[in-house]
Amino acid sequence: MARTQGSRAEITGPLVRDAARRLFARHGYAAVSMRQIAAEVGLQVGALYAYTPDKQALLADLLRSHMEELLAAWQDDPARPALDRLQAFLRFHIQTSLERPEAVFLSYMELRNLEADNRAEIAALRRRYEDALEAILIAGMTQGSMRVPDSRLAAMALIAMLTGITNWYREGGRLDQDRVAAVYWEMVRGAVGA
Amino acid sequence: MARTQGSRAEITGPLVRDAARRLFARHGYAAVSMRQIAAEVGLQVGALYAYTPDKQALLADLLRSHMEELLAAWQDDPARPALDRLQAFLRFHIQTSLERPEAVFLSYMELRNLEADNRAEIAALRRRYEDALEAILIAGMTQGSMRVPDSRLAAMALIAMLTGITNWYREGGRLDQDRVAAVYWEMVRGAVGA
DNA sequence: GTCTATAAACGGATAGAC
DNA sequence: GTCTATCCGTTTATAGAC
Repeated sequence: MARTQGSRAEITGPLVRDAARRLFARHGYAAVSMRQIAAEVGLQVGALYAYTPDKQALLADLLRSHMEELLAAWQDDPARPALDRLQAFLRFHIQTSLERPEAVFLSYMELRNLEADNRAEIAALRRRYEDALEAILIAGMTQGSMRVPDSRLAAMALIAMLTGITNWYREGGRLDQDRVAAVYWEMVRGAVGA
Repeated sequence: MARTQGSRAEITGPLVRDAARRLFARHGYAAVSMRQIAAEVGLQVGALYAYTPDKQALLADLLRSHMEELLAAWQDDPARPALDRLQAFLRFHIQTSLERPEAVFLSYMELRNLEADNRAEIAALRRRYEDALEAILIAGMTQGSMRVPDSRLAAMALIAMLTGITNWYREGGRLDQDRVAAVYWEMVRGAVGA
C-alpha cells in the first residue's frame, strides 16, 4: 500500500515545476516570487524548498529538462531524402512548440537569468538542436535538393521563424495546427530553394 | 547663456532612458531596480522620479517611443514593384534591429510586464508594423510577383525570422550586416515564391 | 534637480514544531 | 512534507532640505 506522504511528494514535485513554468513564462523569472509559486500549488513558501535548493535551480531544471526532452524526442533518419527530413523537423518543431509553448518561451527568454555555468550548459543543448537542423540542410545541398546561401544562418532563420508561431498561435483560432504546418512548409521549401 | 540646471536636465533625461533600456534588455524589467538605473547614470534613486512618475511608465515610454520611431522611419512607396518594396523592408528591418537590438528585444519581451492599457497601446503599434509588411505581400500577389499561402502568416513568419538575427549577430563576427542581409534576402525571396 | 532619510511592503531563505 | 514564524536585505516611492 502506498505511503500517503510519499505518494503526495511524487505528485507535488511536478506540480511545483508546472506552476513555476507557467508563472515564469507569463511574468518573467525575476517578477515571480517563491510565495506566488507556493500559492499556485496550495503550499506555504517553506515547503517549496523540499523540492528545490533555491529559485535559480528551479529555473535551470525547467530549461534543462525541456531541452533534453526535445533532443530525446527528435528522431532523424539520415538515410531518408533531406527534404523529407526537413519536413519532419518542421512538423516536430511546430508540434512540440505548440504543446509546450511556456517551456519554449522560457528556454529562449530566461537564459540570461541563469548563472554562468547553468547558462553554458543550456546553451550547449540548444546548440545541439540547431546543429540537428543544419545537418539536414547540409545533406540537402549535397544531394542537390536544396540550395541555401549559408547553412548556419539558414538553420537559425528557420528556427526563429518556426518558434515565432508560439507568439500568435491560439488554440481554436483561424487555422489549426496542421494547416499552419502546411503553410509554413510551403514557405520553408521556398526558403531552402527546393 | 544656457542655464546649468536646465541644460543638465535635457541631458540627464535621455541618459536615464538609455540606462534603463540597456539594463532592462540585459536583465529583464523585473530584475532591474531603480537603484541600479540611478547608479548607472550617477544619480541617487530619488532623482529618477524627476524623469518618470514610476518604473512602469519608464518601460512603457521606451517601448512606445521605439515603435513610433520605427513606424516614422519606415518609408514605403506603394507605386514601386512589390519585390523592391519587400527588399527595402528587409534591409530596413535588419538595419534598425541591429542598430537598436536592446529596444527590439524589449519590445518583444517585456510587453507582458505592462499594465493592460499600456500593453494594448504598444500591441496596436506593433500590429501597424506587421500590417505594413503584409500590405507588401498582398501587393506582390496581386502583381503576380509573389505567391504566399497566407499573407498574414507570411508576414508574421518573415518578421520572426528577421528579428531572430538579433539573437546571434555579433559586430565583427563571421558576416557583416550587408552579407547577412544578402543571405536573408535570398531566403525571403524563396519563401514568398519569387 | 539632486540629495539624504525614511516609510511600508516584499524578496529569498531558514528554523523548529508537528 | 508541510506549517508557522522570522531573519534580514532589498524594493518602490515619497518627504523635505538645499
